[in-house]
Amino acid sequence: MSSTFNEKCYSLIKKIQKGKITTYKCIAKALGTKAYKAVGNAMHNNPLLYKIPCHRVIKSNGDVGGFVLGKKEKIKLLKSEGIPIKSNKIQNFNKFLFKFQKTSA
DNA sequence: CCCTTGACCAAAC
DNA sequence: GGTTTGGCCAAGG
Repeated sequence: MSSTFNEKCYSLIKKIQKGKITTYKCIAKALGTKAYKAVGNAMHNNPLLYKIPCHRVIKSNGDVGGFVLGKKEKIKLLKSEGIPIKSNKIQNFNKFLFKFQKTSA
């Protein structure tokens, strides 16, 4: 069970479809909190880098954010999925934002 | 249990 | 439009 806040973040991120992205803020909001920074921390603690598409998580201002393997690698992955990026910034990222399913209306 | 850290955010300059 | 400041929350030492 989600013992820690991090587990919740991973569960949500794992639901992100290919070609879609989200922001740290969106995740925090989906969890009903404002721990944007805590979400980022969870990513850094991400024990399943190859199972959790954390590279699909970006900042709210459109910046690619950070990545354990480096921003370059993150950008490459996103571009590989069809996300247009320029100068480390997502182009029209708002258009690719993934909507999380709410357990209840 | 107190203090520091962090893949952040929004506003101010 | 890029840089700096303060604020927010959770996890780790």
